[in-house]
Amino acid sequence: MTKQAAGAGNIEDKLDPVWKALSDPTRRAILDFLRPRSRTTTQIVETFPHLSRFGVMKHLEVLREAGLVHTREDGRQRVNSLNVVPIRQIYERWVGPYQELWTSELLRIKEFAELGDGPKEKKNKKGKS
Amino acid sequence: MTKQAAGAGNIEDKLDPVWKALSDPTRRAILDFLRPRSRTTTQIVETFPHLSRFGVMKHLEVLREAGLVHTREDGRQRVNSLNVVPIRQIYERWVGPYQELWTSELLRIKEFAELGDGPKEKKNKKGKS
DNA sequence: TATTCACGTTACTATTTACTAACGTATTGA
DNA sequence: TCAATACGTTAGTAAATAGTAACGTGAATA
Repeated sequence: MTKQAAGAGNIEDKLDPVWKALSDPTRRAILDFLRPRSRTTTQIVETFPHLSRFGVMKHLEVLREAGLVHTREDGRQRVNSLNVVPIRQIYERWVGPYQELWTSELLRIKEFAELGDGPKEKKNKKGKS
Repeated sequence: MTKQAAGAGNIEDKLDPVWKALSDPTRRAILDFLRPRSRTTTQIVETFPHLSRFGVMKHLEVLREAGLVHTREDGRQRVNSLNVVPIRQIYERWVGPYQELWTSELLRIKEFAELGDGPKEKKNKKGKS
């Protein structure tokens, strides 16, 4: 797994915490909550009654390690704000390259309906000689 | 938790398996492997030697439930192909709305440096007297 | 028909993750 | 100083997840 880090693995490695952070619906809800404006930790706790304060802080820690949330100290309050840079990186590294497939989606559907792999003559080109 | 599904919860609910599927680096590598062309299950197994066949199938199942991979039967072979529609949905529901923040990022940085929340709150000094 | 091969499943284990509860720390303001 | 508040941590537990190992199923081919 670390062997294939020579190509785009490095980027993958850096974006992995971001993917992990975004995989949880509660964390995505917190991000949505932080989108209009920054919020203190207590404000977040009050907004999600089904979570304990510790649950919120744990999620915030994950989001912070992913770089999706910045926290600023203000007296005894912590102001959490959204950082969209990792989301943009995900877009650039993942959505962008796949976006070209959206345009050629019909070709793929056609390929899928016919053979799914390619012309039959090069069927066992890989695997064994 | 299901109570707040009235707003954007429905879309979140549908996209949740997609996020979960994308949160694993191995599954993202499989998607990258399927991007140029469709592959049989055995081809995927041979491409990822650090995984057992069952591990690959487990990941494929997650990807299939997320709608990211389609599988077509061809005799005793299963041809797995990439489906980019869920990725596009994630882009539309998440990257798009946040994209407007990228343009106003400087404003947010400025806000963060000054107050972090808004001008209406009083700014207390941090030093201990 | 019998063997090989591609695919899939059942059973089990180790690890990670999410969560609640209770306790501790530091700042604010009377 | 003393109490209230906002934040954070330690401890412990339940659940989800990833993984290996061994076994079963069905199609292609000699």
